[in-house]
Amino acid sequence: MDRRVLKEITYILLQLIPPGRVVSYKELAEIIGVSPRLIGRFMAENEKPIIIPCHRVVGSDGGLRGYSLGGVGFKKKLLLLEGVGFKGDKVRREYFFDLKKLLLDP
DNA sequence: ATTTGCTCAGCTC
DNA sequence: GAGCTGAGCAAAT
Repeated sequence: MDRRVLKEITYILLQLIPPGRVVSYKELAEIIGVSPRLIGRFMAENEKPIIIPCHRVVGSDGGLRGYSLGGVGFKKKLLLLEGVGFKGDKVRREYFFDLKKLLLDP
């Protein structure tokens, strides 16, 4: 599979995440069939920051891993603004969006 | 809650 | 081709 295509697919899947919800790098990785680290790459390389809701992707433990513009501080701000609930520096479990289930359920 | 070890694409030399 | 670096993860402590 072409790397550029995988990137496109990743960005399209991001559009499906509702505001106020988040997804883990791992889940995206499993859906697309790549390693979680590659998802991180795609986010870091994103061409249209903000337009692509890359701030809705967090670690599997709910911790923010990074953000190109303004670092995790700004990322957390954005998520709070969207209504995502935090427990310390981690996103609460109940705010995780089960993207895999959405794609498999009819 | 923290630390440790493993992994893997991408970049550098 | 070898070695280092991270927008990761999971297991052990």
